[in-house]
Amino acid sequence: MDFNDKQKQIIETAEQLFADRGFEGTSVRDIAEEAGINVAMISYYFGSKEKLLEALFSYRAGDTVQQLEGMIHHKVLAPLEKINLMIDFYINKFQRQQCFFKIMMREQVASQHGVTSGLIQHFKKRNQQLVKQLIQEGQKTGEFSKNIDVPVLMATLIGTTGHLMATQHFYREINHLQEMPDEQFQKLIKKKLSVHLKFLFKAILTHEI
Amino acid sequence: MDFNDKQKQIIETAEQLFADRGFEGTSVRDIAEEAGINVAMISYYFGSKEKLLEALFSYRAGDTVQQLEGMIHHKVLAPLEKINLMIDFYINKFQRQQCFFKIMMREQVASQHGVTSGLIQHFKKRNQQLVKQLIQEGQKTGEFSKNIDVPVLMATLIGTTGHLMATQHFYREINHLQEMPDEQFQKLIKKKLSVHLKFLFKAILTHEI
DNA sequence: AATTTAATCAAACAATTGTTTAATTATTTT
DNA sequence: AAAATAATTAAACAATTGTTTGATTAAATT
Repeated sequence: MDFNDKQKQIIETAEQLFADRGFEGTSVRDIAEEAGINVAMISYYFGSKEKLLEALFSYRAGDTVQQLEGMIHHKVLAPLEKINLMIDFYINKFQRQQCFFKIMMREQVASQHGVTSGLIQHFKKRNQQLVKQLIQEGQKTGEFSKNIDVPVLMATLIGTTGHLMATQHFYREINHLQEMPDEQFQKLIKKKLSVHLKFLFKAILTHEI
Repeated sequence: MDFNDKQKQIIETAEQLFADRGFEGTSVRDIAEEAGINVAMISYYFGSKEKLLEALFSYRAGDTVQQLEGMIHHKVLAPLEKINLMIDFYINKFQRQQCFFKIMMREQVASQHGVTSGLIQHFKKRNQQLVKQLIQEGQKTGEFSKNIDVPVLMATLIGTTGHLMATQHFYREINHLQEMPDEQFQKLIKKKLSVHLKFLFKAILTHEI
């Protein structure tokens, strides 16, 4: 999907508010006011509030899997190095699109009747298949252990990253980092997560440390 | 807080609906209808919808930390065994109170202005202090490594558990377990998480496998 | 048995919700 | 320059929101 500037402006405003207050907690008038446009423009451009959420998803979730595929397949690396690449890719994606992932987290918690659950399901499936392939590569060469539960492993990657990102205010407070500029703090948390998750994945995948 | 039977009935109905549709996505009339009571009873007993959410939190979050403290301090165990106890305690708690934890997950994602964020913050702080103590015990005896980042470690426990629980329908589908009775499936997922997380914690804490 | 307190209810309340309308202004195309 | 399309607007729409009211019934207390 391609959106014009005004549409992007609405989508991005909605994204921020949805992340902060939830989909149901945000009114179309909130969005319109924050974006500096008339309420009717939302229906005019997207049809409805629900379809605006769908538009947001196709705007963001777009070709994430393809990016990941491209990045990994076009490099000649050891299986574990590819896994590490994937870990950093995920952390970066999460960090650059924090608002969107907050919305995704919420939608995943909800019952599976919403307009987004199908999109998320599809996205997750393709992604897990890719990771499964990566792991099978490593198992063929004998570098990786057998009996790896991919969904559980991915739950660790996504769950840990998502939780720490969502509760970063708490992480700041407990470590007395309230005064640190956000840019610096994001770098810190990214590095922390990267080292931590790579360590965990190596332990699980190779049974070595 | 102690609630009478009718109050509990309302709280537990609200809990299910909040978990499924979110706080904003659930109307007081939904709750009243589902609980088989009059709408006015909610204001009558709790004052407001927001205060009903607060009541739910004090109803559930109650003495979780004390339970955990009691369970751990009153046993003579090696540090790692205490950690394992804590892991299983968390998984069990999460599994027995899935609706409540879904609500907590959502509330944590939201901006920090809600009525619950203070309660969650306080609960998390006390809990992390307890875990910190546990880890320091192990560090004194030399069983645990130095430089353990407790919040990151707890993000792995809570994040992984929460994510897998929230997306269990997906886990069922990808493993072709749609037909498995829920009781059996819950046991399976509990065991999976328990083994997985204990392995990860041991790797991080002892640098051994 | 009389009185007080608690519980329950349908109805009304004002505010807010997402969406549509019909008119007006900008922009593009002919 | 005229015509046609797109963008924008304030106002209205009906539906739903959380909450309150005032009356009625049930339970507890005296």
